[in-house]
Amino acid sequence: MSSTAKCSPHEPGDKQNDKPDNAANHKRNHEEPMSTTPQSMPRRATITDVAREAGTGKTSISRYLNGEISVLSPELRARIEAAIARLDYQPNQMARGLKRGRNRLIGMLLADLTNPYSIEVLQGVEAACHALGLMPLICHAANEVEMERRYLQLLTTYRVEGVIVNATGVREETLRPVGGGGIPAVLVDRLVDGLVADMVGLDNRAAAELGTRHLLDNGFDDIWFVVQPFEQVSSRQLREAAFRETMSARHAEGGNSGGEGAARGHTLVLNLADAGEVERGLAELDRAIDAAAGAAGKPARIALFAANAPVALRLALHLKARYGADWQARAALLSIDDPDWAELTGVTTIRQPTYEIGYRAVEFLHERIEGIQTTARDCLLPGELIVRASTLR
Amino acid sequence: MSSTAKCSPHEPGDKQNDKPDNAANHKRNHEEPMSTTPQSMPRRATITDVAREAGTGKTSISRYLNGEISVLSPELRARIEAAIARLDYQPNQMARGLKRGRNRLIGMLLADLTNPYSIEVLQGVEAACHALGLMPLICHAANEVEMERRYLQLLTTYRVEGVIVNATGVREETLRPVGGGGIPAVLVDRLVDGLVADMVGLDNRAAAELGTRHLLDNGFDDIWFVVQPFEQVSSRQLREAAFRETMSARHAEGGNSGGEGAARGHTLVLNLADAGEVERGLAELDRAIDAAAGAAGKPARIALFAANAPVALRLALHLKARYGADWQARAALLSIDDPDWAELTGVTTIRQPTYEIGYRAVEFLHERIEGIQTTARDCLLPGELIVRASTLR
DNA sequence: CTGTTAGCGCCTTCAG
DNA sequence: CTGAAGGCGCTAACAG
Repeated sequence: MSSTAKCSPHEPGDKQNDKPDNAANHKRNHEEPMSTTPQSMPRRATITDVAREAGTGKTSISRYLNGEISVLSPELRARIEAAIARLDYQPNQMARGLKRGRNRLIGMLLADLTNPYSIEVLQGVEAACHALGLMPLICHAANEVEMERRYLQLLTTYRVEGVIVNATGVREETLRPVGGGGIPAVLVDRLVDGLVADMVGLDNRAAAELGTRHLLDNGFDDIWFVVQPFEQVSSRQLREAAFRETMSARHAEGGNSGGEGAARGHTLVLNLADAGEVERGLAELDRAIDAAAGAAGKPARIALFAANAPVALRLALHLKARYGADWQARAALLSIDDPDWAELTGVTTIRQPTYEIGYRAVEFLHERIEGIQTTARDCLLPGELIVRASTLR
Repeated sequence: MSSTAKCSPHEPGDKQNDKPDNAANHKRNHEEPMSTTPQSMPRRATITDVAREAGTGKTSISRYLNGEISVLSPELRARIEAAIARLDYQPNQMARGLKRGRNRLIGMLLADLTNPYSIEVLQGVEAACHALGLMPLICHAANEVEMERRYLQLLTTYRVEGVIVNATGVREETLRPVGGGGIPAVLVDRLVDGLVADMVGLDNRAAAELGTRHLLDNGFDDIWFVVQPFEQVSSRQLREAAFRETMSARHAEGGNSGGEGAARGHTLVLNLADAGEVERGLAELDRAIDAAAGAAGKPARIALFAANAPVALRLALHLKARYGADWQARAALLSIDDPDWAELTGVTTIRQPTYEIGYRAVEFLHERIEGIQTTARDCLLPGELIVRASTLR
């Protein structure tokens, strides 16, 4: 019944010509049409207006605005304050920016807003910007290289003083205008091949090792590391490599702690962007799980190590669909990233210090903007293992 | 093991006071300036540079930039294009903005980035901006009125052409500079008391009614509507009111469809920001659940209707902690908003057309910016009921 | 202490 | 078709 739009929903792509009329049938009745046009909006006061109002020159106003208050006679200062208040004056950042060559804007380029990781980092960025008097321009590349390029372009067009980049994962050329030769930049989570710049992110090697050892220590001897295509993304590479190395290290140490024989490690690549591939990958996993189950009446010894939250979610959804509510009895799940639902479903995770990462990134960038001159720095923050029922037996 | 930071993590709260002075000192003490900006970053080309390079005047360049190409001789045009390419010239948005009085910037004020709703809306906003040649400045008020005020201030300082506001839910005065008399604004999800402005959001009444009827139709006769404090937030108000009305309407129609007697409806307010209150509220819920269970060996007849995802999550976490993995046998959960984990846990939801909401909001704003003159418009989009195991019996 | 004078990079009449 | 001149709002030398 009542599930029709009270105003025609937007159809991406279709130009609707019905704007005026649908507005009519909603009544929050305001008699006078609200006017937003030039004439009704009384042009904000400028520094000149204030100067006139205060009976002084623009310079003094400017001085006042820039905190050189000690240089102004108390009397003048009072007049200025009064004038500013009276006119509700607010300096125009664009104009100041134009003049001094710095507008306090920085760009934040996100590969994927859909990933909770991005959001959390964003909060750190946001907080740090606030503390440092910077203003972040957020751009969402939606995992498309072309978008990334365009946004970067746009950002330089706005003359941002620096950029924080969580790259979609591609060759350096896309980021040409940035880093070394161009405007200051700091990378988040992942490196970009030929690009020298500061970077801050998770200590991937340590995290992957931590997770793998946890699984091993809890007696899982068949571990699948599931990860999105990682050729282009350094963080994924590192995680995968550390996983394999830890597996073989343990092997060398003499099998798992249970002493029942060597643990096997597999890497499964899941391209979430391609339904077909995902299908195939999951099928492979299913075979492994079924085989493990068929072996004995004992509890599952197979574990899935998801390289990040999106992968973990995909896995969980699949397992749930295939094995029902009790899917965790069939396979243990461990994930890097600690999404909402982990606590709810009892999935073990390695939480990234996302807020810190964002905050640090801005601090680094700020230093660069201020002109600090150092070789590119890396900041690797540790992950925190949060053990939940999923990986305990 | 190796879980120490490879670089000192940021301590939130420690103010470093060494920014201004050490920068200055260094410059004075060493002959070679360590500043990055001057020589290493070769100052972007300006329109004047291009003009010189092309052997023409700035005017022609400007014309070219503004698409008045038909007015230029092919020959000149070619020279200009060459010069632009050679210098890698990109027009300075700030400067153009200063001149023409519009900088294509709009503000997006979010009450709570933590809420998946905000993120999804953001994506719609982002897409629409892209399509309309606007650039969104994202601000996160973190549910604090003061933040909201400061950001709004900041935004006007950057002379944004309009604002999209998902208010923390307060009196109009905070938003004084916006709407009617000030810069164009459109509200998202919720109204702000004395403020006349366009608004786009969910059709709350219809959604709440839809959910309530679904519960009723599935035989639940003890329904708890759980919502955050709603005095200040219009959307919550509407949902709660619609819930109650639907309950009494059904009552009047002659009890629930099961015919076993009148269904009872309760409203529980859960202030997520206050652990103590949450504790108390949940305890009340527990009593109700236990009572319902004690009544008979039959399946639970009690249902929880969460007014939004954060509430639903809180409820689910609590129930899981209290009743274990099988918590859904004790109480059905239905939520407005459709978060990730709903599918995973089989919780029924009412999905908001978040992307649309964001997209529409920008379209409205754009129209205002272009000077459209109408009374404040409301755009109510329908929610979609997604039935999952949780509410089926 | 305070005001005057130049522009920052760009657009926009207004004359060639 | 093309260029010169003035100014958007603000800051930064220079004088007083």
